[in-house]
Amino acid sequence: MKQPLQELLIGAFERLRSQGSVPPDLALDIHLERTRDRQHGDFATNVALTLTRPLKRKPREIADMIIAALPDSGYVTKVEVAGPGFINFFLSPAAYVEQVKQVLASGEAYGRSDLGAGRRVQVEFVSANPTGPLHVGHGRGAAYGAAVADLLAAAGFQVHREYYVNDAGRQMDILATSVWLRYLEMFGEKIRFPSAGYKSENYIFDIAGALYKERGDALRHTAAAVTADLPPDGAADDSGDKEAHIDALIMRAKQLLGEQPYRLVFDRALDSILADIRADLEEFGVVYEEWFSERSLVESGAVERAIQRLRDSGHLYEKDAAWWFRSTDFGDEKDRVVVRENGQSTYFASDIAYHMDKLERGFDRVIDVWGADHHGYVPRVKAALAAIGDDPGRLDVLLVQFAILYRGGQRVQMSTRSGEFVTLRELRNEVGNDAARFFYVMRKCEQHMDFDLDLAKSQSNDNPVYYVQYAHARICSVLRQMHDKVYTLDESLGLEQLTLLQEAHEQDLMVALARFPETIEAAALVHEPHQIAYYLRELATAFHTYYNAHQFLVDDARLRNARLCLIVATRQVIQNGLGLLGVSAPEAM
RNA sequence: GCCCCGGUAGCUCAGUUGGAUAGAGCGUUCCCCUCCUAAGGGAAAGGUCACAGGUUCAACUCCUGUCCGGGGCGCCA
Repeated sequence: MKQPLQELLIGAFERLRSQGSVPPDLALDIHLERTRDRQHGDFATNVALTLTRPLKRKPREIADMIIAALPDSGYVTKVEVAGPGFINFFLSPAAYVEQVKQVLASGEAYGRSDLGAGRRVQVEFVSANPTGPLHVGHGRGAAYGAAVADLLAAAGFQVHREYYVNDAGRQMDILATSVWLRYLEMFGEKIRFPSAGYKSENYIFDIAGALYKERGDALRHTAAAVTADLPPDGAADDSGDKEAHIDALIMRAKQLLGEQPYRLVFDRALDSILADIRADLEEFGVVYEEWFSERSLVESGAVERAIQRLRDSGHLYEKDAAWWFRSTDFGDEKDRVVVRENGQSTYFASDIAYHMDKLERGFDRVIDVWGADHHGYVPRVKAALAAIGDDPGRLDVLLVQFAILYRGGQRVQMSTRSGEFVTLRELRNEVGNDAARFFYVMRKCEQHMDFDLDLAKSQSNDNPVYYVQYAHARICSVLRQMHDKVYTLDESLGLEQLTLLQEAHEQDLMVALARFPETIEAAALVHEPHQIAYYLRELATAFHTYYNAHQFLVDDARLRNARLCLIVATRQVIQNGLGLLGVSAPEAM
């Protein structure tokens, strides 16, 4: 709807240039916006205001000149100058009628565009370490990332959703070792559990139990062999180093088991947890094109190649037996280690390799959705890309703030350390997938979020999810009533008679429908799914107001079918909008 | 100490990237079902946009400084 108006303005300026009323080299930045107030028409532009200085004329004079030069259009009934020099456009009823027809003709595709022109975008999100179930913080990243990806797809981008699996590294060794120790306990081996291990997590016992069932005593070793000559743990009673202790324990596990059996324990733990995460996300309506393994980067030599590229380009130096990346040359606060004293590459090295790989795969844009606690990590990743000659501007890192749960007006305590965090699955079971998905994206991602569990659960008009879904259900209900009254929907008759819909409520609803495609484009480009949530609430309000003010199933067949066409179009848009957020559109509530 | 995010109605938050009289939901007060689901609608009250400067035709929006809240600053991942 915006596009034709934009073209009219461009046409006007072409005419003004040829007339010599405007210098030929005049730079134009035409901002066309929806008006806040219908008194100001449908769209407004401030070009005249922005041209006061270059043209050295009064804004209202400039506005008059532009209006006089506008080509004719069937979409516009009136154009006027207002306020300090705004140009207001009033669209013709035909323009909105056209939009309703468009909704019904396009169906599920209404709102989609080819703005992205098929450019390839990769969206990496969640990527939680596979060391335990997802918690509510990951849930927000999942809902947000999925919505951003779907929005981009709707805006015509070719989207590749990816989960980066941190299946290499020390944290996973700690996990595997923890499982093995629990497994040994099942044979009655008495081993004091390391304080840095996964001590109180129930799923560790479950995985150990599965291992016991599948492998019997094939992986058994005696407590004495496991604990012999270990450096002391760091618990309160012995002043050892808990990190050194667990590292030694990991070494011991690898030694006693041998490479293959150790790998077996490791993979059993990894597969089990990853399967759980995958199922959790699928139930949440979040699916990926690819699960990308960090280990595959290590094993394929990609990490080594990445380090070599940095070394070749002179950005690495050796200090204290470790290899450092001079990221300060690219704006980072301090230099970062890529190869540790012990010869192991760091997580950061893997991440450099991963991001190199992403760009090599030819994505036009790469989006990472991270928890806000990783913000300090952004400069070093961008630094690495710059160092190897890639364009860090192709990478967008979207930081998602934490969600704080409230129940009964009280903050729900969450502590990862004590293991009493709330899992995503628990949240989904408590409030349902729809409420969880909707609430998670109701806020801008950089906003701290207060997640009110009671509100999310309440089946009342306080709850925005139900409010929107109810509008959809109500329309379905009207159609059921229609059948009961032995009417049928005559769509072609209704579409012919759309001009009968002159009531203010009907006009408002048509405006709301027309705004949907614009809203998707805007939300997609700035990665803000909350705009869709707000839009849907406004659309639902426009419908509920209309519903209360007018009867749809009236005797007059022409008016009845016109109104039914309008609300069927509304139902379609609600369905499309909720779909973008991963929320269902129920036919009855 | 340095860095990131936030501060808008009693509460939770929007504010179309600098535009017209700062908006919505909840809460409060009042009103509307002989009528397609009242899980709805209408009306009222409610504001020094944290504070102070600056930039310009125009600042909640951009710049600088201050105050308050949250988070981050590992050879962890």
